[in-house]
Amino acid sequence: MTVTQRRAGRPRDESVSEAISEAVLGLLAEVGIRGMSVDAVAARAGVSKASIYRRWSSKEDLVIDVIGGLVSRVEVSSTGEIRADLLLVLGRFGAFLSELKAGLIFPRLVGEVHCGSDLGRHYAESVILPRRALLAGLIADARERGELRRDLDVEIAVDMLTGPVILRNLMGAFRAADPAADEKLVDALLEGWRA
Amino acid sequence: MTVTQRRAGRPRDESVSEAISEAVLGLLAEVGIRGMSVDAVAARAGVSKASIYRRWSSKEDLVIDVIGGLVSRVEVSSTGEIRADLLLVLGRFGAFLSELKAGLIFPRLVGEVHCGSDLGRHYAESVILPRRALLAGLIADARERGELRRDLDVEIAVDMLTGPVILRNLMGAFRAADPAADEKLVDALLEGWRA
Amino acid sequence: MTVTQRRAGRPRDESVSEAISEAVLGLLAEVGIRGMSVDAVAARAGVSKASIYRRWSSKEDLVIDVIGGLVSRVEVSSTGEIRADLLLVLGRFGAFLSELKAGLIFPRLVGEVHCGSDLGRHYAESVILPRRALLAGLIADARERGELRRDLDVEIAVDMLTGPVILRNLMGAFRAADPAADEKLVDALLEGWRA
Amino acid sequence: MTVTQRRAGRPRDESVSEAISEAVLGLLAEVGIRGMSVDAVAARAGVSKASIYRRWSSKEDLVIDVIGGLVSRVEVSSTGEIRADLLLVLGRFGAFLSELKAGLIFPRLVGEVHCGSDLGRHYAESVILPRRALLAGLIADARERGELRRDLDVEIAVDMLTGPVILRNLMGAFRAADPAADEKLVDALLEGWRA
DNA sequence: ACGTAAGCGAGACGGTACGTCCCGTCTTCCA
DNA sequence: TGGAAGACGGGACGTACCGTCTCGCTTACGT
Repeated sequence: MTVTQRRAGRPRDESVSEAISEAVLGLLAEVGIRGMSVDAVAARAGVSKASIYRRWSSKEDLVIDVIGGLVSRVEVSSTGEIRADLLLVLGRFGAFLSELKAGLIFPRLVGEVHCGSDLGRHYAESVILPRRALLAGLIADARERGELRRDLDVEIAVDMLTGPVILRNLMGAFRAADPAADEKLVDALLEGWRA
Repeated sequence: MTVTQRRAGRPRDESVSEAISEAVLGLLAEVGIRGMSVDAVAARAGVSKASIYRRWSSKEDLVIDVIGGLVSRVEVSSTGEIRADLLLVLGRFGAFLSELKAGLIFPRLVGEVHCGSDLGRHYAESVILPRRALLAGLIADARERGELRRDLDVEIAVDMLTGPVILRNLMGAFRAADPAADEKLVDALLEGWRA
Repeated sequence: MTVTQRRAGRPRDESVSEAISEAVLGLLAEVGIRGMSVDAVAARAGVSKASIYRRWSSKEDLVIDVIGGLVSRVEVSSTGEIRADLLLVLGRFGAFLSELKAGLIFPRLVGEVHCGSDLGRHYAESVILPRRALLAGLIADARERGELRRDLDVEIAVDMLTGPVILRNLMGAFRAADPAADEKLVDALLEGWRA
Repeated sequence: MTVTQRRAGRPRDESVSEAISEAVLGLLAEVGIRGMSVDAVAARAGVSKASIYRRWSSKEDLVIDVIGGLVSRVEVSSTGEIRADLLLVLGRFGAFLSELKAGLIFPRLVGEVHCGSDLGRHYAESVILPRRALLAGLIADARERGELRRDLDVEIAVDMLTGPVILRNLMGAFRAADPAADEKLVDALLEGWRA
């Protein structure tokens, strides 16, 4: 029973937050992250800089949060057949990475995740690990059902599934797109994973 | 007969160039591209800013060039047996990523590669793609020899090999290390790739 | 029979006004007018900014009013002998300047007085001039009584008395204290003022 | 033999310093110290803010220094007659205080002098004390010559001369000017000081 | 041998953005 | 209605960085 703890004082004006997000997205599209100044955001949003810095501690923080703010919930209902499950998950994951928002934020955060900064840790724990756990659950279930080999290392299996997808996404600018890539990947993997 | 067109005046001091490169690499690893200022590079190298801008036209240019110089030659002599070849390459790749310099710099550059900036493009083309090509060659050769299935998609196979390794490296701070990971990976993959 | 027109609603909390005044005096002495922010006053008084601005229209107004309230009533009963009168007044004046509050605030206000800002004008009129008038009265009376020369310029005489005392106070940090200074001053002056 | 020690690097552009001073004086006259922003100074001087802050650590510092930068040298040649000497010195001192520059800076620094801050100490030592010493010399000489009483306390005598003048200057906005004030003061004082 | 063209360290310069602080007002809830 | 808390727009402050420039000095080369 969580009563929304009302903070004292005048509450944040939600329309201000929205105007800021809107302005950030607009400027990001028009002039890019380098060309976007906080003053410009404030001006475009019709808002004071103080109101921006009251909500985000830095421009970096602002951009990351605004872009990543719309990450869709993840859920899967297993079909009971591992191939279909994996294709569904990879499909969603690919869509997630291709989305403007998530697709832009993830690569920016890789460095943070790697070096284990607070920001990186937060992102890893709230975004990455849950998705990995979900996938791990699907694979473990299939192994339990006897669909996959007993000795399959789930953690490594998750790497084998997501690693290539992420890599393909990161290198997107330098590769020809292959619409069947997910299918090829899953099939090649299952070939080795089947019991 | 002047082969090298000698310019008038005092020649560039090579030790200055080296000090700059060294400073850039150090700072890149310590504070990342965004946190690295040209003044800091100059101070750390014991060099004047003018000497930097005499050699490179901008900070971007400087970083691109220095990173490019970092790339050690990659070569492999196939053993004729694909499993051994792959383990060797992955081992070297892992070592490369674990190396202080490259290992810290790579994650910082992921964002650049993804968004296709000049820097990212350069890094991709001079560092990443050659390594991929090498691996692709090994796999294609093995396929030619009949070790691997005729219908194996080489490009995807490279993703399947390198993606998990990179991912494991990036998530290092949040994962237990598994010394046998490479072997597990290669064996699981070959299970599905063998003819 | 309502003598004092009672306003509707909850009456002002007098303790709030006092807390504000107290906070202003403290901050004024510690950090000066420029270093004193309204937010700091509110925080120190444990009061909301709104409660401050409900009572005073601006920071300037607040300081003026609080300083004005600081002025204790000044009164002297002449002994009928000018030397004793002057020593008494100077003694009180010196004590006033040495008092923590007034002594620290006065030097901070000198600039305001000089440039004739609203604050300075108010301070001059409500604090300085009444004290001068008092002293002038004493001197004029003594002249009337025949103790002092007929042609003594009272205004200048007041300067001659208070100027050195103020100066001595201001330069306090750079001077050795002289406990007999008041006496020496008065005696030297009277030497020239006597009829 | 002081060789002007040439500092390394590009020397400060004197015209920049002058442009800044000029702009400050202009803006000070037009909009006052409160209405003068550092950005406005930079814009008016055609100079970057960095160039201002390279020279002065704050707006306060800038204003004080610019205004006080033109304090004329003090020197006196005794006439051998104390009354003439004192009138001359007081005349110059009054002119000094009435000057735009010094007249505005002194009252602003009184607070600093009083609380003994670095700035105050510096001002006291470089501006105030030398002038006091000069005056003290004149008085001591006259005492030596027998013009003034043996037992005259020089330090207090200096206070008696300068205190009233300073006070009169500070209260200028609230007083009628008296052109003969200096003469009246000196005569009244000498009445008591003469041997 | 000596002048000259260029390299060099130091650091000033204009410009632009950043993130902080303060003022005076406004908005919420509670007493 | 008063009061505490605190958000809001506006605007100044002082800092950091970039890429350019200007000093006085040093180092080679070519005549």
